Amino acid sequence: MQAITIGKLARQAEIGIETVRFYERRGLIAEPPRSNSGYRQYPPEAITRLRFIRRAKDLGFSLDAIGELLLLRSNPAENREQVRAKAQAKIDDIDRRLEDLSRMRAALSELAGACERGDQTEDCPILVALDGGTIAGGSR
Amino acid sequence: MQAITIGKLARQAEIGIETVRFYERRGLIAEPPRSNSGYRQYPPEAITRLRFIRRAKDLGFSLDAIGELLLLRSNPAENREQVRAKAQAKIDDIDRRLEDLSRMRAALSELAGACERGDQTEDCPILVALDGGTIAGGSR
DNA sequence: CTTGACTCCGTAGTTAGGTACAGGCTTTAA
DNA sequence: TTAAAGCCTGTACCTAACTACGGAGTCAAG
Repeated sequence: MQAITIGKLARQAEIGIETVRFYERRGLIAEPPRSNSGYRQYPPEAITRLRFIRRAKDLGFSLDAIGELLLLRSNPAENREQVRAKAQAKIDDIDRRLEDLSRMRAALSELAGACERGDQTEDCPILVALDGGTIAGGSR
Repeated sequence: MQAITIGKLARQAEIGIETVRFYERRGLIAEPPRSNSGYRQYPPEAITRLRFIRRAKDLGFSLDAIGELLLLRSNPAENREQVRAKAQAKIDDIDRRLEDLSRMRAALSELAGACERGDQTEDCPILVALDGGTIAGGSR
């Protein structure tokens, strides 16, 4: 597995070169070894890591949150229980997102169906989809 | 059904007052009627709309994307087919997110399990979770 | 050995999405 | 009736996450 340059890495991960360097400064990816002339030499695994970052970001995770996710893996065998707890917290967070997304999907699906059938659009399902908790002020 | 003020609205929707006004400027919510003294008078439905915006935002949708979602509902009966197509596109987008999240969840779950069992953390499942397409261009 | 693509570092600028006053009315409750 | 709390507009400021130079060195093809 020979090393790749930053340009190739960026193309493979579908992000900008500047962004790669930015992530390095942010500590999201390690500083890679350098060639004699100072060029960054990435191992191919860096591609996987960057793709992960890109997609997690699209899912609404902040770079900080992504950093935490990535840290979970470097599991130093001591604080295993701590790692497990953090992973579980992330899982709970993801479950909430999954629920919200599913509700949104169902609502859109209903809407699409209504359009197809030519229904009069009565009460919009989309809004109600993510209404969440009834804090129930005084409304009725 | 009586109108509520911006402060109450913001509390119920769990966002800031300034944010409500910001969303109004952005066109995400309609300009509400005003009282004689110029106070905004919101119908209770505004709460639902704002909650939707907040949660959709947490799911990684941009305000522009959320605006489009909200527009889908005001379905002017003419371009139903267009609306249906847009809704379908959103559904496809959501399906991709659901898949990514599920993979991430599975990976975290595996990691949590490994911690519990005290496994040596071999190859990290998290990274691979969202690797996505194998562009795998060996070309050099 | 030249030329064009690639890389380096550092700093500055941009976009999205808020958040925070200032200065001045309005409502409400003691 | 007055003080606290709430609201108004407008403008300025802020953070996150990039993105775009400038000026210079490097590498690969012809």
